[in-house]
Amino acid sequence: MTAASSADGERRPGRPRDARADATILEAAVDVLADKGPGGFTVDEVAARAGCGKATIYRRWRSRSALLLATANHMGLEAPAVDTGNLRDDLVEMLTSLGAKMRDTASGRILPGVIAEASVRPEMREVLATFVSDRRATPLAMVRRAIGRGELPPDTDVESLLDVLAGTVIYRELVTYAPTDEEWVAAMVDRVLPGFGWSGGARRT
Amino acid sequence: MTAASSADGERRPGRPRDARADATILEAAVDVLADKGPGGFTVDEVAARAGCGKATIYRRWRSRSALLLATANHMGLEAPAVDTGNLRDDLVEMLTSLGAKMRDTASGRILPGVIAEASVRPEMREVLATFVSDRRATPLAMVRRAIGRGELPPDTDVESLLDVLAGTVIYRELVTYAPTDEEWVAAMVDRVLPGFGWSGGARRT
Amino acid sequence: MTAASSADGERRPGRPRDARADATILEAAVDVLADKGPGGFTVDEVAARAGCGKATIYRRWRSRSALLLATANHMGLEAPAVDTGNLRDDLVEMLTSLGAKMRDTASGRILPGVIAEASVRPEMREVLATFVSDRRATPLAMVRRAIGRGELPPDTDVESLLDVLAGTVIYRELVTYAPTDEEWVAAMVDRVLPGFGWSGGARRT
Amino acid sequence: MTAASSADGERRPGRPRDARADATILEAAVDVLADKGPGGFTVDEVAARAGCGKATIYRRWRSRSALLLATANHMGLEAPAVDTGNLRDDLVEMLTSLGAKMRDTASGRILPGVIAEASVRPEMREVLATFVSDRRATPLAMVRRAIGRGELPPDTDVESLLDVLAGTVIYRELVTYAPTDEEWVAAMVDRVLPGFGWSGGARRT
DNA sequence: TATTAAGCGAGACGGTACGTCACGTCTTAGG
DNA sequence: CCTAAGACGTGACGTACCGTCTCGCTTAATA
Repeated sequence: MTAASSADGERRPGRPRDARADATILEAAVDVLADKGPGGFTVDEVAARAGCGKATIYRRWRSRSALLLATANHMGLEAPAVDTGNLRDDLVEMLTSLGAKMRDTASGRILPGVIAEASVRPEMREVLATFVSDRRATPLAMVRRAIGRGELPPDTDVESLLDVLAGTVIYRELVTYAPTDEEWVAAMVDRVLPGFGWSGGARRT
Repeated sequence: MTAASSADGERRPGRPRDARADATILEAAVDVLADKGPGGFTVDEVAARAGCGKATIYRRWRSRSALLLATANHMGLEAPAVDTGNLRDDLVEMLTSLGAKMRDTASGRILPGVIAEASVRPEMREVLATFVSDRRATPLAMVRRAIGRGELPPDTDVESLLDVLAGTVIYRELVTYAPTDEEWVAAMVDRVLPGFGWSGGARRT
Repeated sequence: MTAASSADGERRPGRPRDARADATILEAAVDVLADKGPGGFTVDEVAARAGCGKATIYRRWRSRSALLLATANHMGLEAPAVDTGNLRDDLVEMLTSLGAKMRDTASGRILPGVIAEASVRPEMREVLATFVSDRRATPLAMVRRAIGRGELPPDTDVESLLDVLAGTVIYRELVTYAPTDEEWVAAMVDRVLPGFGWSGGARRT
Repeated sequence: MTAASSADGERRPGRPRDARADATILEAAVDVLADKGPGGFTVDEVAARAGCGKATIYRRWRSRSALLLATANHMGLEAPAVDTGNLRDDLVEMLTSLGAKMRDTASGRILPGVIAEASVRPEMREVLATFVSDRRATPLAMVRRAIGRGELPPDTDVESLLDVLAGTVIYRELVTYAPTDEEWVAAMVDRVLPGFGWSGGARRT
């Protein structure tokens, strides 16, 4: 997650990086982000709040944006572990919550900036990928459970299914600013799921 | 298109705006954008290349980002007027082309930056909306033609349909960097269309 | 005096430099220098105290050091207009005062730093020359009066005489930190003057 | 020479200082100074070139400036052991050489920086004093020989004499950038010596 | 021989200032 | 009132050094 984290046990010479600094900095960064928003997220401010020098930050992350993304990762925007026993209802709840989080949480509000950075700095894409795949772990499990229950065919293209559902919600949040309330989400899910071979149980709504 | 263009014919006193300046500036802006990318898109640089003062720019657009978006508009990212006579094929072609444009054209590469701006500056959303609705005009007509042909029910939620299709493609381009080639697009369209009540003609693929 | 002052009356296009800013900045710089000494003389601090941006300073002076020297010039370290009617006594008083000023005034304490800068940046030498020649105007007049009174031959090498006297005092202040009190100065002057053909009046001491 | 060298034979426990490091560091320092000039003389750079850690340097010298001065000392700027048998000629040669060295040798070019440091850091004055008194040893002997030969009175204030002569030359080199060629030096010496009671032999020029 | 205290290269640490850059506004003279 | 030019205040950027601290290791003299 941290840009410079080295997995190999080989000790380099010299004083090792202070492991606590990573955490301290990220926590300070989270604070700043929550307080000031992405626009007010400055390296100077983070350094001041973390009580460390700027060099200590730049030694770990190449740029303001890299730190910003790491911060987003650290904040977590985990999808809640919804499990109603029915895929359609799981998805409606999860996607409604996703839309709300993008609007209301600091972590969600970062995303546009991070996407913009990634589009310009290729080295950020990998980190963005990590961020996204972390967030997709829960939904992925959700869909796999449904496959296990026989709601979806075993050979379902899970990635594409999630792309369609999440992509649509995110598109509305980022681009059209159209609502993603439960009613709309439910209608959308009901349109999309059958195409993927869904043979669901009783609908709640 | 121009943020401050006044539609009313009322002549105000004083020297009128130089109408050619609008075009000169936008062309310079396109140049800058193509040369330097969104990151190097500075108002100073545009002014220098247009041979005009910065004030002349700020009189027409409220901010760097507004100019950036106007530039994108000016570059054109129009969906091609595809008309194969079959909605499914129209959509596949249009969406494949959309993905390619987002990657390969300067205009497409702006979008992330503009989205980020809009997320921070509410006044940009309106302009982003114009941009998007311009781009959606062609696909909208495409879908309406299909309704006319009876491929889709008359009460189809056209907006949601386009959100799902375009949103998914854009999500993959902006966030996951997964491919949006014709094969994948076709599969996706084939999953989604039936949910919207599509009863299309013979499939090409 | 100001690095960028243009003597020619030709108006360049664009907004002209704010003439008051020059003065405001220099006065702020003098303040900072007096308060913090040469070591604490930072551009940031000067900008803050002048209520202007750093760019406004860097537009006028190439570097911290250039501003430092301009500040020294602006502070003035004028030799007092001593005139006892007797060269030897004039010189003793002037040189004693010079030594004291180098130790006790902010302007005097700058000199070492400025000399060091000039030794490294040739473009600073010219400015240092101006500074020095300003300071030498009064002593020069003093010696010329003595020539007029016949205390020194008309063809006296005035520059060398001042170099010997001032140089010696400054050397002791900067390098050896030996005293330059009136007693020592008087003895030194009495040694040096005769070599320059001085036939002075009655000695005071 | 080394600031922290302990003259007492008492051995402290632990690993003793590596004596070779002193030399290695100083030689690296001389290199850096010659290459980059006083402005580019950084402790990091010296450490890198000496292949040692910074702590090893700071263990021997208190600060960058102390090392700088030690480096100057190590480079040598010794007055040549001139002995023409005549004080006046000795001095002219010695002072001319002094001027040339201040301009042309790396060691000479350091002096301004060191003087500036000493003016700000009192602890550096002592080191500067050592530097200077080392350089004055040869001239001092020169003058003492002249006293022995009867060219100067036995009670000559030797220090002041050297202050006047060296101070004047150094002043011209550091401040006015006026020439200190042999002709000017000779004239100056001829003005100054008589005041100190010199009754010299035949003049060479 | 084992212990111990200090030295060693390497480089991370908290600070602080640097000089640059872009933003969006303001001030000139002139059209 | 517009124009081109460019200075203005603001504020963040990323870099460079300072002098200190912390690693694991090495080197002697002491116990």
